[in-house]
Amino acid sequence: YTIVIPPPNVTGALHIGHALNNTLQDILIRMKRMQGFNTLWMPGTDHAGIATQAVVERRLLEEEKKSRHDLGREGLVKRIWDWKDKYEARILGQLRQMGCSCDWQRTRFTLDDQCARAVREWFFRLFQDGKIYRGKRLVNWDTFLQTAVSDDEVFHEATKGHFWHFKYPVIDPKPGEPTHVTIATTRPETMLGDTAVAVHPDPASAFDKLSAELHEKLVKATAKEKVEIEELVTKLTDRRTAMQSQLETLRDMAKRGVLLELPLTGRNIPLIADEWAKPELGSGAVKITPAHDANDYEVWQRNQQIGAINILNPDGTLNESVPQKYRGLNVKKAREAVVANIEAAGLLVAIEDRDIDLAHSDRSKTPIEPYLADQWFVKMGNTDYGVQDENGRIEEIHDAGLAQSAMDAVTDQRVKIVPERYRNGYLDWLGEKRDWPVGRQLWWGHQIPVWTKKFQGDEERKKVEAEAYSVDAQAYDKERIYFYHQWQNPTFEGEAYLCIRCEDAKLEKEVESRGYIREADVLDTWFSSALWPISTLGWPNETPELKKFYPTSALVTSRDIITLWVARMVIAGLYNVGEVPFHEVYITPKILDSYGETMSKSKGNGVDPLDVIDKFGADALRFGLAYLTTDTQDVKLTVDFECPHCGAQFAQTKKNRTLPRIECEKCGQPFSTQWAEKPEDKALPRAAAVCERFELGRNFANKLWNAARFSLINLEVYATATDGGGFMESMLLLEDRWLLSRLATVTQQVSEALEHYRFADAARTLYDFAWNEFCSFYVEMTKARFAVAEQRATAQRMLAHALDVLMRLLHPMMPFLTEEVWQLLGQVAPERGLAKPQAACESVCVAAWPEADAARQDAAIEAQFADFQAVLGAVREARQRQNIAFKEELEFTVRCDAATAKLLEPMQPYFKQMANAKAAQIGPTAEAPGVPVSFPLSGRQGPIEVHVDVSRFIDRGAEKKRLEKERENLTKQIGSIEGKLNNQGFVDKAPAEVVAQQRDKLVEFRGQLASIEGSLAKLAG
RNA sequence: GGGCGUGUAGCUCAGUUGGUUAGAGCGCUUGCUUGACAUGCAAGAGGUCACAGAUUCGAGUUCUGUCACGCCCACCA
Repeated sequence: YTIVIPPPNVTGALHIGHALNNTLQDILIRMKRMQGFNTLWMPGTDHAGIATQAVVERRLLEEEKKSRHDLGREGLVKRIWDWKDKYEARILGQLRQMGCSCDWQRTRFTLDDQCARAVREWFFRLFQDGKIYRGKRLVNWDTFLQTAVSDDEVFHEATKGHFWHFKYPVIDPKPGEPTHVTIATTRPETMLGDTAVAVHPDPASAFDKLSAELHEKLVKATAKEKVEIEELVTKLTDRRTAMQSQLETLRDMAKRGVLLELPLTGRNIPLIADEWAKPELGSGAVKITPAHDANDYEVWQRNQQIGAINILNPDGTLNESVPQKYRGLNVKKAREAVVANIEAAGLLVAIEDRDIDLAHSDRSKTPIEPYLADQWFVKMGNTDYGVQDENGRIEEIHDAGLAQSAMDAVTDQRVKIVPERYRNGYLDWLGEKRDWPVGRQLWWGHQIPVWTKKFQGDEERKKVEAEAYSVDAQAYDKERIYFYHQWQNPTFEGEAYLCIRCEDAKLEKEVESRGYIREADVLDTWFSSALWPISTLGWPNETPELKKFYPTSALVTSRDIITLWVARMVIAGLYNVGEVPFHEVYITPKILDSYGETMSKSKGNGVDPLDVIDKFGADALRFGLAYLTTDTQDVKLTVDFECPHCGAQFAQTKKNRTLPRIECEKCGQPFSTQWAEKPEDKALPRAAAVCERFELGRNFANKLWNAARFSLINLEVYATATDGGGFMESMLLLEDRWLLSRLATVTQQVSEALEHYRFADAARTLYDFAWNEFCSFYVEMTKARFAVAEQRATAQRMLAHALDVLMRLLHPMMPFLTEEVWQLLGQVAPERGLAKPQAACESVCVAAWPEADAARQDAAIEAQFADFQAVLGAVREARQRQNIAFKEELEFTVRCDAATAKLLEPMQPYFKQMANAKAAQIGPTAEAPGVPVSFPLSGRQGPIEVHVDVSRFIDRGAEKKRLEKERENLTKQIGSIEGKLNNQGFVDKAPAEVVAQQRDKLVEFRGQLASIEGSLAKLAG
């Protein structure tokens, strides 16, 4: 049974979200280990390329006012390694303190040699396979980090902006034709890179299509929607009347090849016809900037002749392809200048205010500039190609592609996603089969193992190719080094690429001596993460680990990386090893802060698990987390700081939660937080994190500890089979059989819940059983039994057994407490079990997982015990209602059938023990005492009436009030049942047993009502 | 625009396939130094299960619609 840890990023310390994720993994691993599986929990961390470099660079700038260029590649990478060492140690320390039972000696890092070997191998195979290519693509350019970031690393934020309308003069318009074309933009500076203006090729049919769509909608629309749609129809018609002929004129001009003057640049650009121009929007004409807009890029792809002009430098300033006066300006300045100059030229038509959804880089938080750049891609879609066999025949190979392989794995359940609803997102994302841009212009990561050389002309191309094939001294070996090139017709301007499979300094030098230059870019972090399940097991070597532990069993992770990580692991596993990397994926809930925001390292709103452990203990943290892991419900955690000086608690706020030191709101003294870095801050006492949700776990741990302590004290005089106190089935009392029955059920429920990732169910079941049944009843009852010599041995053996099973069941969730109790229990009761005692093993973490003994499950016994609990409850309620102190002994009688009386009779000591009460009479003829407080109960065999003698204490008013309330309640119930039974439909159609149940209930309630009436009459009299 | 999720006690949340009087923890009220535990024990108050309709003998649970909130994806000259 294997789990690979989702390797935490070394960007920073772990927060509660990670604590949840890792606790759940540890629970699974510990249970499986106890079940006898050969378990492996593979630990490690992720270099998190862009995120880590961003963090280190930002600190460098803040603390030393230096940029990465001041340090150079080597210097910066050294700094990042220092950072990594520090945070990796901290992360692993956090995991250890949480009790994570990883195989620590196997700890890996996505940038270590073993992972690097795997990365290079996969890259080489893809390269060889034609799935890696280089292309000019529009990328999301982060001008701060000066790298491309993927769509997934971009977030959109609404900002207030403007919508500028410019007009471009038409060159040589015919009479009657417009002299200007109006366009609109939210990014005016990009006009410097315009290469065309587009209008729709067929406005009439575009309008037709739009109105057809609207009418189709109208048919299905609700009344409310109809009004809206009709409005739209009117608008569209109006617009068509006003615009169509004008747009058609423009279209005709485009077809004729009319040019426009692009203001400020001295360039002329064509007016073209392309469907991207929407006749229903704006002026119907749209400027085309292929190098800086994704849609315009597409237009360019369809209209190659217009070309593309990249106007930006990597740092976000304007480059030499714009007129002199704009060069070197940043986007903001350039925008102001362009708008001012357009206005001066009299070409500014209007400025509108507008909310703009602006793309920002997730890492640097700066606006993204769409930017045309060379990028490496992994092809995700299908490839078809021919392979020549030895006879020279060409065989067509169809390869469905990487994305399809990963989709199939989930569709046919080789990988099960739990909860299932997350399948859709996975399949939809892969279904797009978008190529994966894998290069990052960073210094922290796996450098792309490709060497490139430019060439020009066919002659040079041939030379380069020949040269490549002679690089390897032993002759060109496609298994060590792979070559491909691409060029542009008709100039043969192109690039040759060599990929080297393994790190090989000599070979690399050889390649470089021929004028090849190594790619500076590094690979996207997810490229190495995708290999995690196999690289950690030693792939590409065929290690014993890989054979034994792959495919892994379960992956426990967060929903926001299902696509980025999970899907790509499936791809990499299938591609490289031919098998899925894991059979099940469990998606955890998300931990939100008190504002409902997800915890994240970059926001700094994460709560350090160590601060929780400090206050409540690791077991409390773990149990609390398991307790709230329901069906992937997100969970809000409200967290307070606890002042280490005065103990005052106050809320973590957006302001204070990222500070290294805080002054207490009450006593004013400073304390440190997880963010403390400077020695003077670290020297301060640190605040604990207080959270109500973990109090439950802390209290539970305390309860268990005390129950164990009580048990241990009373087991010290342990009676083993050898000292005469041997276990005999016949010695078991009702409460023993009840406990064994419950224990069997609980064992079964907990095992099943954990098997199906229902962590909260398991935790709740254990909590309720341990607290409300084991402690509140069984342990309590042993007190009376230990006083009786002939019952002691059985009670002790039972108690040791129950504690033993409970500790084993709780161990995955609470490893610390259970281990401690296990050791102590081993001292007083080295042999455990009922009929056949056996020596306990030396640690609970390798003890056998309890098996549910179905033979012990007994509903009748449980019902009988419930009768006892009900009678006890009645006595206790009488005491409370009448406000009688515990030290005052009460007397009561129980009128019930003979069988129940036989059960209750032996319970006398417990009534004394647990309610300080004594049953004067039990049985069918039991009389109510002089001044009774009466409780009609529903027993298993029939009605049970409990009459508590309160003659010494009676508070008539209170009792009357209680009885009246009870009477009202019963009357309501009876009415409701009578209603049901008078309903012929119910009697006819409901299952017979449900009807019978209602009939029984009615009889019983009527009896109880009569009893209440009697008591009320007696009270009045 | 497409998809997913959520709305149950003052708060944070459970509630399996429809079937007794809808539960827990915290908070609140009352009473307890009962010999493992005041991080505890005992008792109690507190709910029109967002709203409307439908299906059904019967709906917190199924279906449709409405409202509110959250997340993901796409688009936005």
